[in-house]
Amino acid sequence: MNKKTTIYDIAKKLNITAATVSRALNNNPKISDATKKLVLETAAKMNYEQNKLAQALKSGKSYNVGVIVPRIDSNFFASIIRGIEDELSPFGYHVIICQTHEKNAKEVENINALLNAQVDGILMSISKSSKDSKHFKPIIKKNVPLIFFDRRYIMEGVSSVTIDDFQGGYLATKHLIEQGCRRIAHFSSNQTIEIFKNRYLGYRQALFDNDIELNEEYIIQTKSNIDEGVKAMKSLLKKKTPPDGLFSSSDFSALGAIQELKSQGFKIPKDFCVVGFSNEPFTKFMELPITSIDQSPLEMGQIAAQVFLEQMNSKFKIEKKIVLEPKLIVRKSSSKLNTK
Amino acid sequence: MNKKTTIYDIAKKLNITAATVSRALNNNPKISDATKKLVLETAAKMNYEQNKLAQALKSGKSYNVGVIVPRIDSNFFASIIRGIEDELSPFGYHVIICQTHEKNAKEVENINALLNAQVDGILMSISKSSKDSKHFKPIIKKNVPLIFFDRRYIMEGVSSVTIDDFQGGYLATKHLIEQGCRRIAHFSSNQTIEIFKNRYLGYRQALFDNDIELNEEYIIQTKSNIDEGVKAMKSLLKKKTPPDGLFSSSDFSALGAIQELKSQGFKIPKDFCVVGFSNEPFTKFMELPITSIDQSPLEMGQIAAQVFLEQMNSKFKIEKKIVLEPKLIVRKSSSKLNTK
DNA sequence: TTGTACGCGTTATCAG
DNA sequence: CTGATAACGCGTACAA
Repeated sequence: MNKKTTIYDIAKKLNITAATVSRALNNNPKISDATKKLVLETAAKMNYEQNKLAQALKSGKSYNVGVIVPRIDSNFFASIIRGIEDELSPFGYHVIICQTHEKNAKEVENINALLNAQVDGILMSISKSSKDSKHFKPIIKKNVPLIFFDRRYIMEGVSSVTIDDFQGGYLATKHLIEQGCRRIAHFSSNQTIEIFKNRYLGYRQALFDNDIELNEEYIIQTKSNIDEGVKAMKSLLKKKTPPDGLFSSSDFSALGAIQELKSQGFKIPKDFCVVGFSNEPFTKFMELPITSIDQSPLEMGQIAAQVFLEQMNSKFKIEKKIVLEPKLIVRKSSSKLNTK
Repeated sequence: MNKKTTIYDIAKKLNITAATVSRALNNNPKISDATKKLVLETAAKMNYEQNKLAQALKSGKSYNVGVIVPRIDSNFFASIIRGIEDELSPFGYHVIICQTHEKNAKEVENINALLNAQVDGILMSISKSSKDSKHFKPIIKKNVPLIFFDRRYIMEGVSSVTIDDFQGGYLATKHLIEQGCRRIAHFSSNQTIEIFKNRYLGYRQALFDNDIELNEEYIIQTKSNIDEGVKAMKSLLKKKTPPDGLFSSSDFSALGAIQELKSQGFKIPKDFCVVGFSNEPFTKFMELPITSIDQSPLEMGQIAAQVFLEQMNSKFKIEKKIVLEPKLIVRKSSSKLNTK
């Protein structure tokens, strides 16, 4: 019913060409101020709105960027997306969300769909089951800017924004040692993912630097949820020499561990100290707030977006590897000394 | 460098027309199986990929839907978005995310931007500062399906998916009464927003049905955060006859209230019962888990998406007002009777 | 300063 | 069953 008004309609009304209208609307310097004004006014009067699709087709720019995350209903990724959206929307970009649910197949699918939809860039965090990097090749081939955040693949010519997970693991473990812990356990996850590997390596290095022997028995692979944390802690407490501290790569499994410790009568932090990772909101809400490592997801998203914008404004290929500093947030679950 | 192959390229190669190629690719019944096969094969060989933008320009369908929420980094909205994305992506739709940060101006801006980007539909929850409905008119005028979820505007011809907030307020309050509470306070929010109004009305009705007099002093307007909850509870406890129960429209202010109660030495649920709203993840993680009303956000998103799909497949305008049942999740913060 | 003419990639209409 | 041609709405060399 309501045919959208095009530049042709307004051209006809003014007895000029669509080309002139187009130029006037785009503020082309070669157009007289008089006609410019005239065009703008009648455009407004006729409720003209630029057809972005036509423009996109013509220019090749869609002003859409794709964001791929394992899932959106996690505070960490949601905050990153918020950061990206806040940073990009003032420049007219829209954010298209895709979830992988940690499945490699979904990841491939999403990438194809986004490329197909002609996005101007892809910002993503790889899924846990992502094994090789060949599905990223088409992105590179098409010269679509690709920026990894948090979980990345190390690739030439590709930018990334991560935190120093090694440092995160190191800080967490060193803190536990300073609290007097000597038998420190570690909940890890899929070691093929760089971030979990690095947290583990940081943990290891901190032990080494403080002359504490690594005990392989204390290292457990868990998924990031409460039940797995409970299970893992159960098995730890059955050892003949149970640990007296835990650095968990996940806040959720840290919480599970705490629940199990409490139910077995341990006093935290007196008998046992716990440090998580990610600084999920709930860690600070607990009656026993949990020490954790903050990854500044909001900032991470903002920076990833900035790198994208920089790439868009540059004729050259940019490769930035930005590493943010993790922050240790000390809370009651680990502060033996100043129990505040 | 890598010119994308178009249907012309493959037409040239086969000495046929682009039209034929297009038809073959779209599985048009009037094309011989022979050429169909031929086209598909060479298309694959030449790495042909349909240009969605051109198709969108031609057809007017972008296969993008816009989702507008106050903010994405809240479990409630993130879960809804997840539901929408899960439901829509199998049908080839992409989800574009916009945030209003509860600002009316941003809401107007987002709507315009989405319409401009030619989205096939808009699914949204209005911001708290959204005062009138005139910025929705352009959506209707352009015949773009509009579907509200949770926070809606009551408009003719517009579908919505909400929960029965009256019932939610009623259930929460009735539960408190059953636990023996007789002086029940209520934290509310902006009464111009339907959902908060209805929760209040449900609260009121439950009191009435149980012959408990409404005490205006017990009703406080708070924002949805911990500090405001602390503040509000402080003021309540200063009254000459303080309440013995609280139904809060927000889990966050409920948590603040609990913190204040504890710090003043109250035993929960013995001395005071608390019920929140939204079933935020943290409510279940606490050592003192908080009773709350679940709004099934995932389901809400899925249903909103289904209504959208239904609308897309229908020639007629559909108007569905779907109301989901809230679920009372009883936890320790209010279960005096069976303290489990 | 403005008009002419064409291309972006696809699909629909009308012939044949 | 297939070809020729126009159209979607916009931007831009080239010409005037």
